[in-house]
Amino acid sequence: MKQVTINDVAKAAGVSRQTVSRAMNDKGEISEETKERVLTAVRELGYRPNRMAQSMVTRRTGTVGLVFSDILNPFFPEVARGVQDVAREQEYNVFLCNTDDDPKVETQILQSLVAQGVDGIIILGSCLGAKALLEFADTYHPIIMTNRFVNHPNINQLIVDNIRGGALAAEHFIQQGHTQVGIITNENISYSRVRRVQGFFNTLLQHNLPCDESVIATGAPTLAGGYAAAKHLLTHQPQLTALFAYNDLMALGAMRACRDMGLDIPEHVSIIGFDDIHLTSIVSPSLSSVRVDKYMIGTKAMTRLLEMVARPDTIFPWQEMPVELVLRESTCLTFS
Amino acid sequence: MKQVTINDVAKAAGVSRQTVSRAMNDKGEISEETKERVLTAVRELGYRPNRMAQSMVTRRTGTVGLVFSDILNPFFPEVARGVQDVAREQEYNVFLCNTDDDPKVETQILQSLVAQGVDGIIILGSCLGAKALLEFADTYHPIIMTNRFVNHPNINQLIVDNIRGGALAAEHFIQQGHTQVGIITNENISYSRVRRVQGFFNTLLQHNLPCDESVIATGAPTLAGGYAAAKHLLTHQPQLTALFAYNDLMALGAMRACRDMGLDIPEHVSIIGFDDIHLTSIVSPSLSSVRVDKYMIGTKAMTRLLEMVARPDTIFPWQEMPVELVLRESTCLTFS
DNA sequence: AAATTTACCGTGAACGTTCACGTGAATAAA
DNA sequence: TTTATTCACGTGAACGTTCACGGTAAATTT
Repeated sequence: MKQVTINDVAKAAGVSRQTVSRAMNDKGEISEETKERVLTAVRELGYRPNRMAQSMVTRRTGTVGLVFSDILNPFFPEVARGVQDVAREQEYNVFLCNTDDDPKVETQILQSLVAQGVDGIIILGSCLGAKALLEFADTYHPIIMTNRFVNHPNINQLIVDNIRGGALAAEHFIQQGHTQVGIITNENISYSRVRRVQGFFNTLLQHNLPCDESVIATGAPTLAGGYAAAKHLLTHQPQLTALFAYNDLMALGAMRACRDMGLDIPEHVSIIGFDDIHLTSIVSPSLSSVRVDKYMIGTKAMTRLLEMVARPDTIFPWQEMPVELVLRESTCLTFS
Repeated sequence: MKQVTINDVAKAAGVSRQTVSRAMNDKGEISEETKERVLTAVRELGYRPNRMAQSMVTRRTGTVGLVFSDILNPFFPEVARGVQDVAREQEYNVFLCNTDDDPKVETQILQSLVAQGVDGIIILGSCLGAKALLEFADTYHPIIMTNRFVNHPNINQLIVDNIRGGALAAEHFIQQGHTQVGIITNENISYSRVRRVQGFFNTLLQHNLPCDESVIATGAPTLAGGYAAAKHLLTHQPQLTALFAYNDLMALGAMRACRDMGLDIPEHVSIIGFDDIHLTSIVSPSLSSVRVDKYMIGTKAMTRLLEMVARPDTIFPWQEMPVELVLRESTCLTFS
């Protein structure tokens, strides 16, 4: 049960601590012969360097924090998987933390991660204000943020092309002949919410279609939120024949609402979601959605974060994630 | 950017390191007056104790590892959420790790977590052999394992009542008049797989219903695996009118297979899954499933783990998680 | 008044590693 | 031969905490 330390190995191999350290991290300045001797001693004793002790002096812990609203939203596990896979390759470990979209919780979590000594933090869609984020960035480096544009040298952004996503949805509705379209969206006025609605509305305007606040309904970005918002919207605006949802969960909630209201999909109402989580192709009717490569968000974020750790003084450009519209049964009668 | 250390606080408050430490961890031996003085200094300087340094001497990192096959299986996020919520309450942080059911990966991950210095490890359904697990437990403490019975003082078990789960499914099929029932299950012969099948078969036998290897089809515990297994099974055993699946993902895959084969659910084939993930009530037809409280698995596991951390020499009894059958459209015509 | 206790607070050591040096021997250059 | 240079390795310090002591003054007891 007693830990094997570097001194035990040194004694066993008949060398000094430093030589053992050299053998392990092969930084040179050591002969092949003694290196072999040390490494066999390492193997025999089952020595593994103590990370806390290493961290103490190197100021690196080999850990990062991944912060998001709720792991139960299938969007996040997909991103997390990307982060984790890159992390494991580089012998990094990652803390996952839920904020429940509560600013108080998020700040507490960030503090906790900093105290923990993580080498960097990835925040997927922060719910903090710009001021709080800038303040935090002043004291901590490096940070990756998605769907949030906070201009600070310690923060690197990964932005989904939300505007184009909204535009793609609108274009498809228009092309299908819809003229009365509505939006179901997050009540939190986030960066991505604004852009998605903006892209959608702009495209409608370009085609001289009516759109104003009255066709927007809001709710929590969840199944229940989407259900309630859709029910409310379709009750008060029964002329609508197409809905664009902030994310897939809300879209699925909307689908359920339609079913409960006796509205067929897509015969009476067409629906397009956002994110294209795995669920979209499982439900029936399957859900059209604006796809974004979630796994790649994860890998890109983590890769970039590690670059920032390795080169602390470099300022990296922000990156954009493309989107694409995936059509399924919820928008198209002739779809299999 | 420079870290505020305990010495800075000590200097600012005009006391020694130790007194600052006493003020923070209020262990007594300090007057209210100086405590106040120290704490205001702490606040003014924004001091937060460095966890690595603390860990160095206390041998506690305030971190635990949560290991499972794949975060993309919705079962695990639900459990993880329970673990994380308890963790946050106790100011713990948790590493999430995917093994992809690969023993090599799992051992590597466990090693990495130990080196990281986690205070404990929760393994949800290990894919390692008993020998490897015992060996690992010999060198590490404490460990929580679900659905795996490895008898070792360092390991505490949390076991789902798999046998009863299988029995409940069988009972319901029998009650509905089915006489030709099949099983779709994991190809890995895990603890839970054996028990679920066992509970199911035993109940069939008690009612003198036919059951043998020929009505078992295996595949990966995923959508695709369930799809393939169901297609194979229903092709070769077309008399089957009911399927019991190892987990919900396989069940959903089976539903899709039925649809592709022109079989209606539940008119031609009834299906029961396992786990009762959130998805079951979203799909259409909704899926009957053996429910287990996943969130509670997480909270129980983490709570127990912390108990083990606090009282290293105590041996705790294993715990059982009850199951219940939730009926939905996939097994019942008259269900709304 | 002397002795003992109590309440606070400070000091050196330790945790296990790496970094910046220092050292001595062998080799190469003068 | 003498002086540099290189190579291989060792030594003290440092990272920021907490632990086990030790010490001093005031309060209490004898």
